[in-house]
Amino acid sequence: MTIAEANEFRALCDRAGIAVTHQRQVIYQVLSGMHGHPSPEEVYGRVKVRIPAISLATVYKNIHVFIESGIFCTVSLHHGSLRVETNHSPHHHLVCTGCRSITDIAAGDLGLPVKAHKLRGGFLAQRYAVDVLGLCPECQKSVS
Amino acid sequence: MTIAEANEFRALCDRAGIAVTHQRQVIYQVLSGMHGHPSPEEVYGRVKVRIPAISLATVYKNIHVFIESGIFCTVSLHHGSLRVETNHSPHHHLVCTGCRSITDIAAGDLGLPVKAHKLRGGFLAQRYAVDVLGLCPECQKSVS
DNA sequence: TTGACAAACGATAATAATTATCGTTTACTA
DNA sequence: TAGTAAACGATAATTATTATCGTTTGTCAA
Repeated sequence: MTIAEANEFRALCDRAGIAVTHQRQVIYQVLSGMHGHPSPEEVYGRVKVRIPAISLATVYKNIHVFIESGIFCTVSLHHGSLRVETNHSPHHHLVCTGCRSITDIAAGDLGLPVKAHKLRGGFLAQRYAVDVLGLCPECQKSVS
Repeated sequence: MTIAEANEFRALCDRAGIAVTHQRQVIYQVLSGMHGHPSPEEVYGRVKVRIPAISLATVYKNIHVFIESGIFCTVSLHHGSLRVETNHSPHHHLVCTGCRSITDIAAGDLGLPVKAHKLRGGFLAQRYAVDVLGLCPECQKSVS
């Protein structure tokens, strides 16, 4: 890593109010160099090459730190466990990033296609699922 | 349950090619009577009132059977484990219901709001995450 | 610099969610 | 109504994640 990169990471940590550690920096660099949607286990595998003694728990902890600091996002903010959709009418979800609650909203006014159709690239789109991420009224109170 | 309801469920199972069992019917009825996004554990709790001897595994198995048959959906079709978003540019996801792969698409042409704003109901919308559910080119081959 | 203190680390136990196994029971078809 | 595959219940196993705890390491003020 260059001096510039190191300084950039230091500034990032300052802003987030977290300490600059070797492990944290390597996890950050590995994440930045990956594309797609890696799992903690995959990140661990790559970090281990550079820091063989690192613990999986450290990788998990730092990924969460990065997410809380807004440095990275998660792909899905839904509940971690299986949930069944009991609302059969077309609708989307308000997902609260504070309390992780999920509320339904009618699909009607979003104007997305309802029929299956092919996208450029050959993907057959069957259904659009929109998550509106934000804060529910309750969580807005606790933030302010 | 009424005779009509029983017949309706029987027809449903016929179409799905699955056997009609007492447990399956009660799980179906309980699911149909719940709103929101219940977890298997919650479904189990309610089913147990009517069939005290039922096993949690049976609830899991039947929820999966219902999902595979298209009788119910899952709230999220993403990987069950934590995934980190490494693509920092605004984009959405093509989620394949066959192989569960997630591919990025640029957000540009979806025309959804980018700025945070309040929705009726008081929810503060900060970001839209759109999943386009469907089949990737590979999985379209295996289906046909 | 250095010394105190909080933050972070590594190892690993614990927990939660889910799936697999397997012997028994039950529904479906001939 | 008998044979067979599917479904069931009990429970072990697995996977993903989090908590605990003793040790080490940054950070910040003196």
